Amino acid sequence: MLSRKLTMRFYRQSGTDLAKGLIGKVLVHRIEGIDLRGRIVETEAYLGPEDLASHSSRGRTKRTEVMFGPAGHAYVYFIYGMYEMFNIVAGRTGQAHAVLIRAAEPLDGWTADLSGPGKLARAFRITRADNGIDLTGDKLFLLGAPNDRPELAVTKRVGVEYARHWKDAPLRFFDARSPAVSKPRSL
DNA sequence: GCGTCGATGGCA
DNA sequence: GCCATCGACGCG
Repeated sequence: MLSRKLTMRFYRQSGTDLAKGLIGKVLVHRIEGIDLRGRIVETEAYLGPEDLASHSSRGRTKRTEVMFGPAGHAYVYFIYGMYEMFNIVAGRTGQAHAVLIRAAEPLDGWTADLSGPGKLARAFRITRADNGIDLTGDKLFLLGAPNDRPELAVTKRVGVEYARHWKDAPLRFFDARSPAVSKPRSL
C-alpha cells in the first residue's frame, strides 16, 4: 500500500485524537540525502493553557510561541541541560494543543534506540533548529501506514507529578504489542 | 531487578 | 529553583 504524507487536515485534530492517531505512523527525517525512518509507538497529548502539565499553561512566551500557531508544525524544546523533545502542534490555531513523540521502532534496518523522547530526538537528529518547521514539507514529515493496526493502550503521562489535577489524566498512548515503548505499561 | 541520584542549561 | 530525561551506580 502506498503511504501518503500526513496532511494539515490530519494534524488539525484535537491533541488527544492526534496522539492516538499517530500510533503506527512513520516519522521521516530527510538529512543529507538519507531518510531516517521510525514507526511511532508512543505519544502523549498536551491540551493547551488549561492543562497544567503543558508548557502553554504558563502562557504565550518566546518558547511556547509555535504551540499557539497552526497545527502540523514542530515544537522542539531543550530540557535537563541535555535533551531535545520533539512535539507536533495539534488542533485549531491558538488552541495550543501538542503531541509529544515518546518512542518509535527504527525501520529499514536502522539500529537505534528510540525508546524515550530524549533518545528519539537525539537519534533522529531533531534539535531546536527544527523548532517551528512545517511537517508537510520535505525535510521532516510523517507518513500514513494504511495496513498498520496497533493495539492501543492508555495510561497517565510520564513525569508530570507537579500538574495537580491533570497529573493522572489518561493522555499517554502506545502500541501494547511494541517492545520499543518506554518504561511504564500501566499506571 | 529495583530505587536513587547527578549531569547540565534554559526558562520563568 | 524547577524541569514532558537518561544512565550509572549501589544494593545484597
